[in-house]
Amino acid sequence: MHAYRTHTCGELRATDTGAAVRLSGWIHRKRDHGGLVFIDLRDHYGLTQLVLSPETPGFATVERLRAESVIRIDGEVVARASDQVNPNLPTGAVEIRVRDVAVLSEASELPLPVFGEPDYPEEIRLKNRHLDLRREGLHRNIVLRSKVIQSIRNRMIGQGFLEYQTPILTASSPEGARDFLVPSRLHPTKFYALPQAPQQFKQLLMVSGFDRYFQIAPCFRDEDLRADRSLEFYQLDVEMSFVTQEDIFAAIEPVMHGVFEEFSGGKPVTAYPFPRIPYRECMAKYGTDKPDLRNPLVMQDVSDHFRGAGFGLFARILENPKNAVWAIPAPGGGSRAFADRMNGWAQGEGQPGLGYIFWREGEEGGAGPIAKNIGPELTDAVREQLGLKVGDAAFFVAGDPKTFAKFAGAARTKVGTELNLVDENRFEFVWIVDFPMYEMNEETHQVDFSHNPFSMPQGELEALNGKDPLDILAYQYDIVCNGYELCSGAVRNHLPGIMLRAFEIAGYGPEVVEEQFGGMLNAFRHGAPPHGGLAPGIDRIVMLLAGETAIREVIAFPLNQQGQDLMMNAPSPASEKQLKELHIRTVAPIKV
RNA sequence: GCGGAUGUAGCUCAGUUGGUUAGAGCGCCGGCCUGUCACGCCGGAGGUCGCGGGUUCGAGUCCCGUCAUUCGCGCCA
Repeated sequence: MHAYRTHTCGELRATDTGAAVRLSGWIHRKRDHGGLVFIDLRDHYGLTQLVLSPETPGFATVERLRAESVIRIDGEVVARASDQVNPNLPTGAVEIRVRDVAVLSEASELPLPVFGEPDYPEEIRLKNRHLDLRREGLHRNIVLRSKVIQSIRNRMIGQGFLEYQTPILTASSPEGARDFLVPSRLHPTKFYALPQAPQQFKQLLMVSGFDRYFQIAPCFRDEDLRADRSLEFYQLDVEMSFVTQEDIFAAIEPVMHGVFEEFSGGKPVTAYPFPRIPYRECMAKYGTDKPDLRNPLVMQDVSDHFRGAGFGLFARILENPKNAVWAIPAPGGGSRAFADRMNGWAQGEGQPGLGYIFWREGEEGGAGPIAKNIGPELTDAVREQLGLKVGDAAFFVAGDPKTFAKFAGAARTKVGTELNLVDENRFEFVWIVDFPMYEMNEETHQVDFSHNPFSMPQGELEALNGKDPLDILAYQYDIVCNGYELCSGAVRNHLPGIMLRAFEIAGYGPEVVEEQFGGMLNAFRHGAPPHGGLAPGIDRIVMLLAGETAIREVIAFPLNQQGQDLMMNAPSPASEKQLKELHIRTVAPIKV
């Protein structure tokens, strides 16, 4: 007989009745009746009920053991009487009449209960992750993650992609996020950087003549954390040669759609080709570049109705030509109570308030101070433009759209959520396309790359030389699902001439580009295929599929929001010896 | 760096208008229990009310500061 088990704890059925079996696992739950003890024995695969009576060898031992102790038992599979069957357990038709017990590992008192999985403070969960991971929900999430990744691999390989590895110790890259630096012992005073993404390597693989690359790639960014963002994360990194944007979309859509269909638990998933929204249209309609399309609300520019009209505040704001008034329709929100609630919410967001009109039965025009000021005719015009009726409301934000778009988008989300307009049980995919190549840095008043400096500008060199940089679009795109940015990518700029010009516009001279990206630039001079790709975030995909709102719930050993590993105690000070070898001296920050 | 929320037993929480000895459930410890599957019943231990200061005859409760946790903003091509 095997040293530990003949079956797993999720395996035995009524058909196994009479079999002599050996099981090992954790004591999940103990129900001690004095003259009879029931134990739910748990392993990765499930639960099986054990029964022990005082005559059973090991009865006294088991009675003393705490939950989560690990035991091995020998016994006989017994069919339960019909009134004793537990329909909630796959193994609920049987139980094990125990004949012998061996204690493999005794558990002391637990800092975190496994059974019942009540809400527990994140700090305790992270410090005792081995216990947290035994709990059903988290355990299931990690298994799901494994299955999702395997499914992604299969789908990519099925489409002719090959998986390649790229370095973890690499060079710092000046744009983008802060790098994690690793000191070099062999080269004192010099540092490696951990990759923010394998961006340059995957492009170099294309230049090296490989065609369809993918990798489940670890990425590192030293920025502050969020619920959906950690210091380290995994991307499905993808790159393809001799492709247009259309080819890239066509390659990834079946993968994303397929994975979501496979693991969505029956929730509908957007059919592909996914809808596409240009960045600028997206900002105007949703106030964000990652809109949740489960929310049906679409904002509109209603400036024309307010220009020179009786509502002085908006009329004055609109005297500045770059300003506008946007409306958020609120079908079914036509009550003073709701308008006041939204206004209160806006003030809680640090805004002066939220203008509104609402329409009630038997009232000419609309209600609220704005309606009174602009009069019934303009109020009706606003209502008609927004397609609203009596019983509805509209909310207004006014000013420079660049500044208020984010708040307007938050208001759209709030209205949709409050009025129950968001269908939670769907996965809504959308491509956001045509991102601008450049944006104005409001601090330095200089033109800056808005996203990836390696993207091909639409119109190529001609556009770079002829257009206002802020009007140049890039072959740059995101996939958004339910309000989460799941993926971003681009058709790359593979032509050194265009690249140098693109960097020049952002204020980087050729010597800087040669120094920072010399390796890649040089490669492009030896014959480079047009290429492009993208990189969906693995953690966020699994998070959405698991129905979670924090990536920590789909990572086995995550960092907390302060970027600490509470189990391994990282980061921690380096020893004197280590620092000396690295020729590094640390300086503690000065407290002011 | 900034803002919101939270902080009472190991955990989840209650604690009235500022008033006498700060409670419950779960967990833990002890006892009883032969059909439970959130087993049940009886008993017990366990508290610097995050910390510091202030107001008051009196502070878990009010005020100020601070720390921690968490969510967000900035940041994240």
